[in-house]
Amino acid sequence: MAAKQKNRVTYAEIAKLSGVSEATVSRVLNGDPKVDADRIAAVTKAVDKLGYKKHRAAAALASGRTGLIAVVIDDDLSVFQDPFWGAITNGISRVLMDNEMQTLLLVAPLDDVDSPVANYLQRGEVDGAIFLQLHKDTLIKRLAKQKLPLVVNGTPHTSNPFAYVDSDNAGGAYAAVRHLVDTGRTNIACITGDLTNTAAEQRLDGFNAACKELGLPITKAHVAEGDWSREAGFNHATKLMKKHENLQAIFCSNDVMALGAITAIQEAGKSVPGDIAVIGFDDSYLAQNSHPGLTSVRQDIAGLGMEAAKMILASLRGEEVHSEILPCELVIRETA
Amino acid sequence: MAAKQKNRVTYAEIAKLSGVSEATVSRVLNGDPKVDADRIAAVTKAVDKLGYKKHRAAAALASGRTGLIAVVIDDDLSVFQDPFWGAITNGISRVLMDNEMQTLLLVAPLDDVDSPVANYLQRGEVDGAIFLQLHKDTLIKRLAKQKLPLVVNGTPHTSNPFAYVDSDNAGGAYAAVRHLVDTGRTNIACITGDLTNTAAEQRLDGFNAACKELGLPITKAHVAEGDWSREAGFNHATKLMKKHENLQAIFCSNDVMALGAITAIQEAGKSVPGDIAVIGFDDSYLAQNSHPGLTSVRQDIAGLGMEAAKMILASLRGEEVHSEILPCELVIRETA
DNA sequence: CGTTTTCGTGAAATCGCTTTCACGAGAAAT
DNA sequence: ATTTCTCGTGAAAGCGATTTCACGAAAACG
Repeated sequence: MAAKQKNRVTYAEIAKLSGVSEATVSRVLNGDPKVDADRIAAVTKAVDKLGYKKHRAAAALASGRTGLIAVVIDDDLSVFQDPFWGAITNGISRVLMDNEMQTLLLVAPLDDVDSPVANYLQRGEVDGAIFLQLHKDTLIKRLAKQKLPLVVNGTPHTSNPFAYVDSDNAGGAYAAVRHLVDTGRTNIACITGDLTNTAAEQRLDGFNAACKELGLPITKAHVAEGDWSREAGFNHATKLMKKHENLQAIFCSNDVMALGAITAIQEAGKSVPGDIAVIGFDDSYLAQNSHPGLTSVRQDIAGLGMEAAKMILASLRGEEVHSEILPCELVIRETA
Repeated sequence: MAAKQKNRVTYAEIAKLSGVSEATVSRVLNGDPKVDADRIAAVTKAVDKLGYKKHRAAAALASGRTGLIAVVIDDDLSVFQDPFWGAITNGISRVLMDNEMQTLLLVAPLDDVDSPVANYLQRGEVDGAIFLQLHKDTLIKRLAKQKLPLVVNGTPHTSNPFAYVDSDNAGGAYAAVRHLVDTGRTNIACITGDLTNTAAEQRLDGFNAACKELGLPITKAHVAEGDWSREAGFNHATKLMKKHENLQAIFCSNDVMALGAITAIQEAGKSVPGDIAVIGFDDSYLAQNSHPGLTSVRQDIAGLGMEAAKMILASLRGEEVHSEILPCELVIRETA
């Protein structure tokens, strides 16, 4: 038998106080439209008076809906240090709470389709799931087949019909290049992230599109594939400067590489932004606290989270959901 | 009636297959010690064979235990950008999952004792709670009174009997000073964080203790109270350099201020660490990616999370829990 | 004005697990 | 040998919601 909670208010009391049946109490509390207005009022009043709060476990057992949305983080690597996921989870949590739903955090390696997390998700212990940092599509394909509402953060590799949220990476890169051109530089290089990553790819696409559209004489020799690391930024910047005598700017796919590039430029005896301008991506802590202040493309990370949560909620309501692309904003500081 | 999950395995099936009662199945699955070994074996076998997984909502309803631990983040400020809480939550989640518990994330302003979060916690929807970034003790006092197992991250202001986890802030500061002395500097200044914060206070305590113990001629004029910001680091460093002609080092209570201080030093025409050494605290992304690389005191953030989770679990088992202080480690890079 | 629908409502049956309680068998005590 | 304790076990009563189902009244129909 249950460990009795100290005098918990139940439907029984509400029903008695408001003179209706428990069934009707349930209907009112779940917003069933076809209940007499008087009764709704009576129940609502009783609920207020008694300070009733629904017992989620009981509701979950009876209805099969847990009121929980899983936020799944594939913890195979850098999760520990990246402020990104904190911000996005925050956004998610906020929206869910406003809708009486809770955020269940699942941090674990997702490689195994039979991992505890995978099992958990498949067992209906949550009403939906939001995936951050997805590396493989296998698991979510399976979950989608089981009709678990899903939203993925970041553009998936495959063109599967997963709903996803993402920043307008291409647009952000475009804006960066446009700003460089606006401020008079035309000889611009690009250090990309790991190109197996869709975000890196999109940022490069944006860079290329801008170059083409703005008529810049940019060749493949202006693009170097990095791996998001400071060292990659440093090394590629060094090479690029050698390759292109009058290089005027470098657009980097993240802030860390941008800082590496800046160091390289300075060590080569040139100035930033005087000789070579640098723009990063993410507008991270790093960009905000570097010296000189790093011009960077900001993503609305919390916004991504909020959007993802809204999509899950819509999906729960049975609505068709569409992927969302959120705009990026160029934050101009000192390096460009 | 419940929305029937597709053929969910229940106790009834296990009981039938293993030839015992449902009550015994429950006992076995909950580790009741006084069940006959043969029966345990039979049940275990049946569970494996059927691939049974416990329905948490049902268990929660019957037992009053939800299997959920809340991680409460007082979201009144910088949570969005701080990588700290991601790391700590990660550590928590990891330990909880290993113990069949789940992490429920609650992000909301905690000022109001009647906020949704507060209500939620008081209603027994979770088995325990871990508080990150606590600003006021009011709420947790109340929760503690209700016997909700609690762990707080960071040393509480009041000397209330809350179990908490924290880094050895004083020890970290001490190690920083010791390193400075070991490398020949004796004229050392300190830029603290906001001193209403216990971590800032402890770091200052460590600094003072080290100075005293190592016999340094440090006065109050060597200490400046900052507010964790880059600007504070910059401004205080500037003033400190003016005040102390042959200042040899500055210990800052976080990395951001350290970076500000470095900028100030360089702009004053001095070199780091040649003229003045700088040490930060946190060993954040910033420290790792700055140029020159920032020497900083590292906290074991994930460790704090794991420790907090273990404490909650112990508390759930009815054990007496003791606060934990985790050691810090000085990470030596280029600035000191 | 009789008949068929529609519609709101309450009684009652779950949802799947936990826990109390009583019972019988063997151990221990007398 | 009889009585008292232990101890493991199963039957059954919940935990607190949701939802089906049937029923009576009102609305719509012919």
